[in-house]
Amino acid sequence: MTSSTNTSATSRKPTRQQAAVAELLERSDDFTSAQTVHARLRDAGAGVGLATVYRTLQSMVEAGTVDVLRTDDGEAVYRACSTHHHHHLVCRACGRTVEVEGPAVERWADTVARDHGFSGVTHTLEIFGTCADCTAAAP
Amino acid sequence: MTSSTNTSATSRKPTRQQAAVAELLERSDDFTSAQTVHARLRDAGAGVGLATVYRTLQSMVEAGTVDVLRTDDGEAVYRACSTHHHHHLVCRACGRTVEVEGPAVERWADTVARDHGFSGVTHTLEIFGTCADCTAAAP
DNA sequence: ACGGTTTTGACAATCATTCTCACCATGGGA
DNA sequence: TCCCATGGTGAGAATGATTGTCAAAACCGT
Ligand SMILES: [Zn+2]
Ligand SMILES: [Zn+2]
Ligand SMILES: [Zn+2]
Ligand SMILES: [Zn+2]
Repeated sequence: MTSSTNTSATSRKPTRQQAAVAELLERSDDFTSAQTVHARLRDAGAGVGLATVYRTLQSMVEAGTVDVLRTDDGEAVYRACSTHHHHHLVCRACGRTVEVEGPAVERWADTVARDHGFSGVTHTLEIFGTCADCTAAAP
Repeated sequence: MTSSTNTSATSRKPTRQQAAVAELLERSDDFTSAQTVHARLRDAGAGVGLATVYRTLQSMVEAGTVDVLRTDDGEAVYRACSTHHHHHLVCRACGRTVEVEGPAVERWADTVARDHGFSGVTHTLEIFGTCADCTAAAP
């Protein structure tokens, strides 16, 4: 039904290429685009088809094992994250990312939505700025 | 540097096409994509070049007279909004949009970023759900 | 090894957004 | 008013990410 590849529900053993994508994301600390993942894997020898990279990334997002967000110009970028609900504080300059959580914000979003009669509520929240290191580097 | 067309700074008289885009946005209640704006203007007789629609929308965003956000599939959508800082509660089904504000959230975002040594902080926050009308329409 | 199922990947097709660049409108100065 | 400089327009080409295609390859239980 939900088509897509395995991962999670029917959970088979991840294929070599799925493992490669997953491991690459584990290793990298900040958000990475599908194109970049593809390029990095190619350069690292173990090449993985571009379509496969996209497919794998998509199912990982659905499975909740990676977070996705959109850059300013609309490109999707992915990152291996802890599984519980949280948000990100991202450095505009170097991409350094910090996971943050705010229970109060969660409650607020839910409440304001309910108050307006909305149901099935979700939200997106990202914070951007320049980290201390980058601020120091660029006067 | 910030290139772009007039609007605001050098504020000349808006051209016919800039006015057309602005008025269309004023009239529509929910977020609209550049492509849709272009199509609607064409159908309405007063056609405006696609490139111009994009250019105008961009400068309006920079001028702060419209808000922009990305749909799930990365398409940019625009909406004429009140000028003060706020966020949106959007119906996933019909697109109905409510402007919401949460001073506490603003403070929280600022604080958490500062605590991590970040400066020049900004944030994005959108809430999605299904509005009462749409919930009623689809059992 | 065999037949059925799933995944892969090279390549084509989409599609939003940006770029090009010749052409048009405006406005101030001569 | 006439002329040119500046800036806006727009048709179409170019770009670039994402998705679709579909035959070949990898898996799997028998
Ligand atoms: Zn940084
Ligand atoms: Zn949250
Ligand atoms: Zn609705
Ligand atoms: Zn805010």
